[in-house]
Order: sequence, then structure tokens, then C-alpha cells
Amino acid sequence: MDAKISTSFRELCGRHGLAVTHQRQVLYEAMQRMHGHPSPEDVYHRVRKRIPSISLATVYKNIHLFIESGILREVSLHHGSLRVERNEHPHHHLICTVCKSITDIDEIYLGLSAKPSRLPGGFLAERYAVDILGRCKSCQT
Amino acid sequence: MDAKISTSFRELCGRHGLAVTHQRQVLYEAMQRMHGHPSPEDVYHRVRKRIPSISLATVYKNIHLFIESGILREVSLHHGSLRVERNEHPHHHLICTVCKSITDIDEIYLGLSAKPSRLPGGFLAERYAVDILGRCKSCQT
DNA sequence: TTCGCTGCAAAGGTTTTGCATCGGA
DNA sequence: TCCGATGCAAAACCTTTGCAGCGAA
Repeated sequence: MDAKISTSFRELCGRHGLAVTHQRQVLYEAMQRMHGHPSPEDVYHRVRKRIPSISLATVYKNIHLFIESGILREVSLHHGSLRVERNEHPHHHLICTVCKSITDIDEIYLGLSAKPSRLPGGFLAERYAVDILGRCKSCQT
Repeated sequence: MDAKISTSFRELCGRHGLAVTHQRQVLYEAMQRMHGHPSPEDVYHRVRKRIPSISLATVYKNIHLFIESGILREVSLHHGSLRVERNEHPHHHLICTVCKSITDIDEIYLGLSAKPSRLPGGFLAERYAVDILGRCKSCQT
């Protein structure tokens, strides 16, 4: 129906079991062009220029599908609600991509001694926070 | 008024310019005992056992004050709303603790070659995500 | 006495859900 | 035709805010 839908997008959808719709194509193209770290609202505003009737719910649903397919990635895996921890000895986090659990890991296990040498844009580094993403024992099937 | 308020908590508050209140003391003690990564709701439920009339707003306000004082730390500095990025070549993030901006940094700048040797609890690592926290150029005053 | 802290209720922002309809396979 | 996708509106969270009264300094 829509001649503008490219073969490569059809293949991408086929590979991930997604139907090829006009909204999905426009969303995908918009996000390919948006650099940085857009929020769903950012994407929504941008896509509305091409499909004024698109709904925010559709944007959310497709973003989640793209994340599940690995086409997109969440910048932070634990943005759901504020989480705090005591500010004590240096440690980092093991984050299970399946159950989203967070486990502390002592800095000593990481063997991270290197300091960033040159940081772009004059950024002044204070500390590292390392997330190790993977699967916890019970999510390894 | 409350004999249970410890000298060390008085000193802590004094050091950070915070008034010593019963709610604040109970919140502080509860969070010192809560390991892991509690949410404000978690803290609220716990503290309600000792102060049934405490309000969730008070919990939020005090958590923020504790974070500003450095007594607590946020597990993720960018949990506000979902942010996505394209899943492309390996990079990490420079996060400004003042303006919360996120800038990409290529993995090559980090000099991170070490792989975690032994991970506790049988965790299966897939990738690293490194946040470098500090101040961006314009937030260095 | 003063000003910060608390509790309440309301508002604000983000994300999800239910459902009727539409449209791709 | 069938089932997934869409749009809409409502609901469900999570967090902040305004304000009156209370209490620490």
C-alpha cells in the first residue's frame, strides 16, 4: 500500500516478527535520525510532523518493541523509580536484563584501574559508575 | 524532647545544616539498616511501622536532602523518564551531576580492557555500561 | 520568635491499559 | 479472514507543590 516502505525495513520487521506498518516505519526512521538520548515524548513530537494523528501510546508501544528486538537500547536499565543506596565504599552494579535485579559488586572485583585519559568537551570526571549487564543465576534458564 | 536522638545524628545534621527532627532521625536509621537499593515507597513502608502518621511527601523531601548532603546516593542519575539510543558501536556515558546532561564517549577513550574475572552469585555478564560522573564544561563554574 | 519541617491534598508528569476499529499477512 | 497494530480515553504510577500548622533553634 505504501510505496515508500523500504525493503530493508521490511526485512528488519520480518527478522523480528513485527508487522510492517506506516507508523512503525516512520517511527523507526525518525529514531535513526535522532542522535543523543531522546525520550518517548521527544520521538512523539518529531513523528507528529509526519503523522499528526499518531498517538503517544503507539510511540510507547513501538519503542518497547524496538527495545525488545535490540534495535534500540535503554540508556539506563533502572529508571523506573528513584532508588537510593548508602554512600559507602566503592562498588558497582550487576544488573540482570531479564528480572532487572540490581546486585552490588565490590570495585575490587572489576580490576578497573585505568582512569580516562582524555575526556571530550572538557568534562571533569569525579567517579565511575559501572553497570555490568547480563543475566543473574536464576534468569539463565 | 526525644532522648533517643543520638549525639552522632545531631552532629550529622549539624554538619549539613539540617534540623534534628524525630521523623528525620527515624528515616535515617531505617535507611542505614536497609541494604540494597530501596525506593522511596520501600522506605515509607518501613518507616510507617515506627511513625504511622508520617507522610510520603516527608519521605521524598528527606531523601532528597540526604542525597544533596551526600549521605545517600542515587543508584541511577537518569531515571526520570525513559531514554533510548541506537544500539550501535560500543560507547559509554559522561553524566553531568549538575545539569544531568548525557554525552556519549567512545569505548576506546576509556582504556577498559579488563573483563570481570569472577562474578559473585553466578552472574553471566554480557556487557559493560560505564557512567562517568562529574561536571560538564559549562557546569564547572 | 523565627524559619524550617511536617502532613495533607491536589496537581503534574510519565507510562500503561482496555477497548473498539483498522489494516497487514 | 484473523490477529496484531492503532488511537483514544481513562487509569495507574511516581513525584512535586502549596499551604496551614507545628516544633526546633
